[in-house]
Amino acid sequence: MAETREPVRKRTNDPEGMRQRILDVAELAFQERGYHATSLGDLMQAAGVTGGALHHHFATKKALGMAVIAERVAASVEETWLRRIEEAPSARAGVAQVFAAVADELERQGFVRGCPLNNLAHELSLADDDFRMVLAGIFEAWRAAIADRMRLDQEAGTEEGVDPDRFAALTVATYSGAMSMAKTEQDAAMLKVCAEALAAGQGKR
Amino acid sequence: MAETREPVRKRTNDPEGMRQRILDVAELAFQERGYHATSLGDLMQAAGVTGGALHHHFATKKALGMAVIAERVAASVEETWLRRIEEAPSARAGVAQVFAAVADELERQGFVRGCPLNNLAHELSLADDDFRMVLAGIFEAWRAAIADRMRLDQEAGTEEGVDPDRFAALTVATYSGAMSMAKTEQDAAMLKVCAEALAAGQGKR
DNA sequence: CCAAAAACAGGTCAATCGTCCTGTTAATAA
DNA sequence: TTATTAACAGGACGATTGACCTGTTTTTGG
Repeated sequence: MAETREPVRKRTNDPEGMRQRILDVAELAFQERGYHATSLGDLMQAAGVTGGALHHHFATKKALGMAVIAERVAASVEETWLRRIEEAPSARAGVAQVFAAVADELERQGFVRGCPLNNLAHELSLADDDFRMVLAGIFEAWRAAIADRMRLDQEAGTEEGVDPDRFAALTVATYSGAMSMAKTEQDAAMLKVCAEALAAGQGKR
Repeated sequence: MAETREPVRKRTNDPEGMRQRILDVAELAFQERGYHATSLGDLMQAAGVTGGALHHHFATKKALGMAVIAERVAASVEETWLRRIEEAPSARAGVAQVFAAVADELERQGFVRGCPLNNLAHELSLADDDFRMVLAGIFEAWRAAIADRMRLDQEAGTEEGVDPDRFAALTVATYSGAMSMAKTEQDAAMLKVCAEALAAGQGKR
């Protein structure tokens, strides 16, 4: 019998899969612990990757942070907000639905991680101008999607006398602030209260 | 002529002044660079104090962080919000005035540092439960002050049909979120837009 | 099949971090 | 004055950080 001739695969190259696994753990860690509080060693251990692999895909920690923002945070806002707003029967209904859906999800999880965009925006927008500009772009796209949806409603004859941009700004601000309180208080209640107040206008019943 | 007999003061003890100087630089650094991104060495250099003095007044970095939150962040919210809301002719007028005053100040400075409370809340409330609870208490006091002022208005006969707690939550959320965008965009515009939207209700003109 | 490049392993490195320690000086109470 | 304590100086310490480097293996283009 001849000696085993199998090429004995010690490793399987999967660059895209490896990259995504790194982004997975980086996204979670940056959100839960913060960018500066997370070390590359933490990520290597959590993802089960070596320093060589990490450095191969992301030369610096900043490059990894930029990738998390551009690919994951932006996608998260798109999934949670942009898509649902587009598909909603109206801008106002879409906004109410997102607030309710997020609040429900948080209560099921029993843990409030906060808004992915705001979490990183607060920590990084003053630390680095590259971070700041990418984050600002996501905020802008978020508002634009809501304002565009409101303009559609207006073309259909409803919502007269409403400034779409103003409505969008108030919506994003209210959500961001409500989530900030929900995170600090570890309770989704503020999200619900603010959704009601926003729908009623000026806190009236 | 006898040799100089002055006690040659090499140092002047001023424990409270030293403590406040440390808090001064820590407050600024934690706001502009963040808690984790600021090293104690940074603070020692900026304040011109030695490690011994720093450690004497604040045994750990966390103790310093807690002091900044309890003494400086809380005071900042009190000064910017609680006092002005109490003195305002009405809750609604007070809210509008604070928004305008802050926006004006930011434009004069040409730089948006963000909301002191939200800045630290985002970075620290998931990192440490002690931090989180103190921060949550400040949010609560902030909302309570606005709600209390609104109740006063109602006792005077105005603002019927408004839920004070709901109004307070919406106000704090809107301000927090608007400031978050203003910080990320380094532009006070969102603060003004959101103030208008809040005053108009639901973004209507 | 073979060369070249990409993908990954595993470790080194200087720099920096927060903590804590031992002295020295200033304030205070007796 | 003297004794005691608080206030500060200045540095040591191990642990950790992000960057990077040299090999080895896998994949790919010709």
